[in-house]
Amino acid sequence: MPLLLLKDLPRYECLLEGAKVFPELDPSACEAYLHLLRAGDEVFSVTERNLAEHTISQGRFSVLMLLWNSTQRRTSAGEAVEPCRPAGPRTPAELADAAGVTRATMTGLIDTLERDGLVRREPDPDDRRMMSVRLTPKAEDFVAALLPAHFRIMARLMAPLSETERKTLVSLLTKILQSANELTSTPPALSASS
Amino acid sequence: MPLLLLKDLPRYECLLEGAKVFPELDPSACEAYLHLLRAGDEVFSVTERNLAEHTISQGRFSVLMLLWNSTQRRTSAGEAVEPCRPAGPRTPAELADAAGVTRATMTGLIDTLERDGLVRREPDPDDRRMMSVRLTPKAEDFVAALLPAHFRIMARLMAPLSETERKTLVSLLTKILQSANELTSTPPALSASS
DNA sequence: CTTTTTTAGTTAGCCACCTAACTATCTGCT
DNA sequence: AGCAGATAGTTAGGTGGCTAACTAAAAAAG
Repeated sequence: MPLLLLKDLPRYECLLEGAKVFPELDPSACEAYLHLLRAGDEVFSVTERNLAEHTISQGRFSVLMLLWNSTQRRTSAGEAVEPCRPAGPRTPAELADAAGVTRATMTGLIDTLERDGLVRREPDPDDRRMMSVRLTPKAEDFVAALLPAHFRIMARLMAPLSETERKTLVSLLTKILQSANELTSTPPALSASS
Repeated sequence: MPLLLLKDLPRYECLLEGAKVFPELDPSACEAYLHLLRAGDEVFSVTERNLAEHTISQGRFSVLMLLWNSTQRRTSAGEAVEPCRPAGPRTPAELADAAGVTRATMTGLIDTLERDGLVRREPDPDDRRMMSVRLTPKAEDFVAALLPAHFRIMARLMAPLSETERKTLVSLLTKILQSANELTSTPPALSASS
């Protein structure tokens, strides 16, 4: 449960009320914003609860998935196929980058994964600064056993939406993601108006 | 940044590929799921960054908003109006409930808010187990100064969507929220299929 | 009127996120 | 060759989430 947001979303009339006090308040934008965070949080915590039953956190699971993705690529790379991702992350720095966390955070995650016997750190023979992180066989079994339930949860979450609605949702979310990225890459003009 | 999720979303072909290995993988559901978490995370972190410029976290901000909502209600309650919320939370337990965190977490948040001079704890005269949490004048100014920028961010995030699209988004998210709540309230049937 | 149970809040300890500072190594410039 | 700067990873310390165990007070049971 990452967010900490209002559990009960405000009613639309309240937003209209608020817009009288704050002219900056765009009611429909605010409503969409709150619903997005609320739904994201709830969906997140549903999958998190499932993962927790297998005594693993979202963060550690993401690391396992990234590494597992890499091994899948290697093992099935007899032919020149699988162009899904360029290489597959191996070092802590690559993993941190792929997962969108800092290297310090990744150090901590790998620490606990290694303590639990799911990954191993191996020094890079060429560059002694670097480490290579590898899944243990135990982790591969673990992930393979975990994924079916994980995918079932996703399917159930999205069950009420038709294929068309899913596509619509994805395209709307993509637009929002783009505008968020623009806001991110444009640090100025924050408290000042446009 | 709560999530720790893949920064680059997998391409749809990869999901189709994965569905061959895992029959439980519903590609369009998975795509919608990943986009939802990704967009939610990004939007969250955009607003978080804005709040951080005012040296406050999302969690503390939520607490301030809940309390501020209450005070607004009281001060303008000369007439019998504002039915937006029944009462407005005042005690740590009510705040925790409204914010969707545990009481222990709320204790920590109030601790830091009190340390920063934004709230005060006052003992309840009737029930000596209870505390009443109040905003300081400093906090009221702080929130009032913060909100315009906060609302502007929301408006910019949602700028690419038309009013119709926003309504569509809200209705799709509401459906997902409902199915998430059903999954939450139905603890069994997790790893087992339906 | 005691005793038990429930409730409000806190404390303690874990995890995962962050930033900043540090060590070790490699790279590049002169 | 030798040193400055870049890079990989870790460490240290802070925050905000959690659960579980605790204290104090109120409510319920006898």
